[in-house]
Amino acid sequence: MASLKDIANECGVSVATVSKVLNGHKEISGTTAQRVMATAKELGYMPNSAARALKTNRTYNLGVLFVDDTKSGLTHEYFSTVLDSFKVEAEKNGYDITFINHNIGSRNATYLEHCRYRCVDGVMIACVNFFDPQVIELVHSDIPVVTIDYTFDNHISVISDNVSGMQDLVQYVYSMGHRRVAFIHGENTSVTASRLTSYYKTCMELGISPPDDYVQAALYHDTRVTARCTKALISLPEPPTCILFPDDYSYIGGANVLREAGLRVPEDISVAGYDGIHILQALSPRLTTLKQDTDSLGRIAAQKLVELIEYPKITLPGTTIVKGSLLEGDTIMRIGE
Amino acid sequence: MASLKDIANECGVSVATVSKVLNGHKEISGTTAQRVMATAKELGYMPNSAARALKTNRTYNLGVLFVDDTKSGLTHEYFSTVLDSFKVEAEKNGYDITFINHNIGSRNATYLEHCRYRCVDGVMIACVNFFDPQVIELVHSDIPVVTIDYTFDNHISVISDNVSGMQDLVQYVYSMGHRRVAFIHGENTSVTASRLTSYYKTCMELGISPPDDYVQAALYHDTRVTARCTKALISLPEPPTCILFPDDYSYIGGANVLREAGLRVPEDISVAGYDGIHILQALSPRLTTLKQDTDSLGRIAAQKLVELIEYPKITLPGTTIVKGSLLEGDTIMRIGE
DNA sequence: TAAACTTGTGAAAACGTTTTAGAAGTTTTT
DNA sequence: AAAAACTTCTAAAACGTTTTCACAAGTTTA
Repeated sequence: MASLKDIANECGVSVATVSKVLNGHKEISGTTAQRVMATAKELGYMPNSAARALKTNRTYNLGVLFVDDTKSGLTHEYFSTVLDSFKVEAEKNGYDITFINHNIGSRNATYLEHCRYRCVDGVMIACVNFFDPQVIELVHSDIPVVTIDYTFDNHISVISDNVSGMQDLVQYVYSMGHRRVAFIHGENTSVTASRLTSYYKTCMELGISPPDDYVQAALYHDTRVTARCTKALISLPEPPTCILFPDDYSYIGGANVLREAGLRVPEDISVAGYDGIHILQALSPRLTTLKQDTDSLGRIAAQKLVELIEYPKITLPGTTIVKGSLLEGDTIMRIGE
Repeated sequence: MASLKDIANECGVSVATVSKVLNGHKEISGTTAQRVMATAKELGYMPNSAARALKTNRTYNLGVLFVDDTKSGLTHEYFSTVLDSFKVEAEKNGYDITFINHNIGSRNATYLEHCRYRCVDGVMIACVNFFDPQVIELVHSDIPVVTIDYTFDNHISVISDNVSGMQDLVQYVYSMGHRRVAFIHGENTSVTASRLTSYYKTCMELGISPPDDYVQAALYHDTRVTARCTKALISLPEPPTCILFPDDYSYIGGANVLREAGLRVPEDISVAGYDGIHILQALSPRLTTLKQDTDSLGRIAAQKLVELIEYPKITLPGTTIVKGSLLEGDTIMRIGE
């Protein structure tokens, strides 16, 4: 690989001159600059990112921290689409991305250590256990961090608007005439808390008060538990006319139960999901759901992180809330008087 | 960040000594080694990968090249699961992964240039257009490369066994009594070629010869075109009793058509997919499909790449063929005399 | 007792950059 | 004509490692 020195020799100038030309410093004469650029091209010069990083302490590498035990977020459509748009935006800004884990060579390392080892300029954190001490340590280090779907005080985060999302969903099913609206929710996270609170609040505002057994605790992305909850709901003396599922995927578990029970969707029972994943919009009847704007989530996270890295002094901590949008499918039946 | 020099000063030894201790060279006395290790830990020493890379020309970074226009392979379940297992295995071996694209800073670069810039030790290539000149350039460079689902002569590749996969599928539906087996295939790639050839060959061996209009050209992952093909098939004077779809996802397009036509699966018509993606195993009726072993594909690709990097002299080019497995779901009806 | 190893250590060079301070030459100002 | 200011360039240091070679001291062999 051709280096600055090779170009310098070839052109009969110093390494410093070549460096300056290639970095666009204005103090080198036009003729020299021309000559240097030409030889650089001729020699197929590529800067060496390691050398540059060593000198400047900037790698133009962003760390991405996803869960890394068992199955990673990669296999989860919501997160993989967020990651995808994060990647696109990061690359547009000249940054590459590297996954953070806890291996350095054969040795075990904390996330923070791994970030330091790789000298990442910043880290995006999503889809992890935000109470993990290693995550907390990383967040409170001097490395620029942006989190998705969780906010650390005095830091930058991007979160999907679960409050308005749930509100839209409940208001919509209400407007379709539903008064007995059940909610199967996911595991105990801040996301779930937002949705659950919003569900209760919106119901109250609309003057309906769901009985306790209309609210069932399940897990995200788990068809089995959701199936069980669905069964419980339809066996109630006064079953709901509409069920809101933890997410689109787990709805599949419920759908099977409904079919087995001889209940048609939406004629006999209405349902809605959450996420807006692709395949359920292809499947008929098209699932009514709240599509999270994964595209914006990833893109904004990347923008914020780059901003924080490049203008640390003038970047304020804060949370960007990204609204989702209601996808009106065919699974909510209009009912009522 | 503490450096070797800090440790050296603290211990009153030279930088060289510290380096040797930390790299486990045997020539340093036990007592010194102990002391150095203790101070290293105390100071929270982390090696600097950039400095190390600069000196050794090894980054312990693997490039991953996925399609990077519009939507990346990240959002495609088959590839994202392959990537996931690749990542896990790479990390187990002490390598991190970095996505290859064609940006270097704000400048446009070829894939090869990007790899050189980042000094990756090797590259895994999957889910790209293998006829892209930039991909070919990269493959034929001096950078170690492993490809997935495509073989370059005299290089290392890992491919899913589409021949035996298709054979298993056809033999299975035959054994269930089907003689009129249609095949909707994906776009023109080497994967499709294998499956198509295997379909014809297996049919012939079983003594059935599908008429031309039983073979329909569609696209992978596209429900619309698949829907059209499905419609065509069921409108034939003598429609098939079983349809093999390009992949599980595109089957959804067909499923909708079948339902609208009043055909029940599997009572009125049998179907099978390809891939074994998660959600279709949750949905009832469970789709009969050929599950590709994405776990092995990614893992073996990582192993081979690491081997090629670490033992270039004794690593032979060649192709590893990874068999899939038939997932017997509920969408193939037993028929016949 | 000298010669030949061993063992533990360090000095120094090298990897490819960026950057600072300043030299040399040229132009402008006084 | 001298001083000041600008332009163009370079030498050298630095970033944090790894590695080669040499040296000293101790140990064995002849």
